[in-house]
Amino acid sequence: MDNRTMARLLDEAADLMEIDGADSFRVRSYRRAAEAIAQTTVDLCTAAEDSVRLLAIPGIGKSMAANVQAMATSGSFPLRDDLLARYGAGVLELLKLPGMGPKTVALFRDAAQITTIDQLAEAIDAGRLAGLPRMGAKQLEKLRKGIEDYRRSAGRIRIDVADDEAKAISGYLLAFDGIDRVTPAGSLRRGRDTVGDLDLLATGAACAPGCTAGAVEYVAAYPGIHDIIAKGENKVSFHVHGGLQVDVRLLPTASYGAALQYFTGSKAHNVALRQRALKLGYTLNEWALARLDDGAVVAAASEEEVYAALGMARIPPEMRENLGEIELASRGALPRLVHAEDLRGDLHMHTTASDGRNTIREMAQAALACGLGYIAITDHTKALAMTGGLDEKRALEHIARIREVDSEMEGRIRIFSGIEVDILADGALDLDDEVLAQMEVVIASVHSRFEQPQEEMTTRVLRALENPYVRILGHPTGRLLLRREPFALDMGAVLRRAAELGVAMEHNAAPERLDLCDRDLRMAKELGCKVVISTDAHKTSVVGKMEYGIRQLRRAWLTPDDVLNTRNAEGFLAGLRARP
DNA sequence: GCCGTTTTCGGCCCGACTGTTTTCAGTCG
Repeated sequence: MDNRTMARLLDEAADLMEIDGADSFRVRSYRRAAEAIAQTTVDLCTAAEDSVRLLAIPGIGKSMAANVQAMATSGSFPLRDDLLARYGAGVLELLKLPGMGPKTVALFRDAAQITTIDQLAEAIDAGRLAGLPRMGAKQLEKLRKGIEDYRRSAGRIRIDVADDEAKAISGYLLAFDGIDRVTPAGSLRRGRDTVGDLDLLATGAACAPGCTAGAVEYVAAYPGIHDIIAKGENKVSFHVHGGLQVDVRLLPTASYGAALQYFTGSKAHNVALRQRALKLGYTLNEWALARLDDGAVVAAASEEEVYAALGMARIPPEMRENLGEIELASRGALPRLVHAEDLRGDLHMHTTASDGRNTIREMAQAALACGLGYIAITDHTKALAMTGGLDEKRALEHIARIREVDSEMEGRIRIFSGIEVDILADGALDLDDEVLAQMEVVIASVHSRFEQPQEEMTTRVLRALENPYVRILGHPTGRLLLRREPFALDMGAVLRRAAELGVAMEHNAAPERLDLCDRDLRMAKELGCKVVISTDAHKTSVVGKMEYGIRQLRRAWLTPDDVLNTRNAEGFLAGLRARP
């Protein structure tokens, strides 16, 4: 059992304890332990016998060490088993619905014997919940919609999770003598923010036609397999334990390019490409691009060859959605898309002053280590009390510290003083303008994520944009991938006004957010709204890690010119809204 | 349940917001 799984089990236990009405501090200690276990570099499964090493981890005491040992040997621990037996696994899923917390789960269970999402949906439709305390029409409608959204996202997983899974399986496959290349295709390769299933292409001598038997058996023996869906000569399909479907395809090296092109898609892009092939007298399939008349192969080994034979440059996978990219490519007019190496600054990060784990200096050094030229320290403000958000006085003291560290860095990296100020329900900011005036980078973000009619939410954000000190709108849609639909926000209106005022739009690159979808970003580009990308780093290990977020920018055809933090420090500041 | 001591029990993240409340419970970040 790996650390991530252990952390998940502890977190589940914490959820169940809350439903059970356990002491909140005891619950928190389980959450802290889960976090510590997820973060530590010690492999706890192998270290489980060594109590000294376990107890050395902050947040792990005697009881938690016993839980870890139980998990390492039996896959669970008594407290979790007991609670799970009492409440059922369905309640953990119920908690994922927006507006559902432990108290409501307990209420539904006790008053209406509801322990699964299906039962809840049925009870709402049957009107069985009306009359329960705090369950008015609005609340029930919110839950009904929450179930709808949840069901829509079920079966998809985040790109970073898919990527980790792909890497693990690739590592396994590459260990087989005769498989020498494994490439993810499908929506993972196209950079979609979520992935429905995983397509992996493997080539090498053991994948040649007629001699795949050994490789097929090897694939089917992958230890992470939960169940095998299909096993043929060229393809093995299975579910891994997390439920994700994986298709591994074994291909002759000679067809690698054609297959990669074919399985990367998208469907619409491939249809358009095949039409074009036909016009040129070719036929295109997963094996090759071949002449219609005599079947002679024109191109197959690499994507470059295939696209070149069709009269165009290789189109970046992120662009392959049949939105005009084929036309551009055949005119030789493909844009030079932004990529991770273009970024020169990270401008949204937190420190120990609020809810970050590291100091200003540590964040700066981490940024320096990954080659960035500048950062902005943007801690939370007081409205986010749980983060230890800054009030006016502390914010000013914080600026002073930031300036100190900035000068200590002696120009090796610039540290801008900043703040992530909270947009309150009426659109006001929760920090005085006089303090904001001292900041180089003011990010205004909505943090209270409650259902609000689109009009009100938009008004709220638009009013915040009018504050002359606001230079960036932080994570504007506020979505958490797979957990909640984006804010009901009129993005068109917000982007238009932001463009007029010169306020930049943040694309939060944390893989659980990736909050602007490609459509939002395309609209931003069309309207001339500036875009910045940031990690929202709360610890040094994620500083500068923007590769997943970059994929959305590329999907929206953004070039380095469209993204403010591809510029150097001076250029970046100059590109932000002018200060009063 | 963990931690740190004032060594053996007390402290541990709290303010904004919503809905259904006529004074506040529950959720969220």
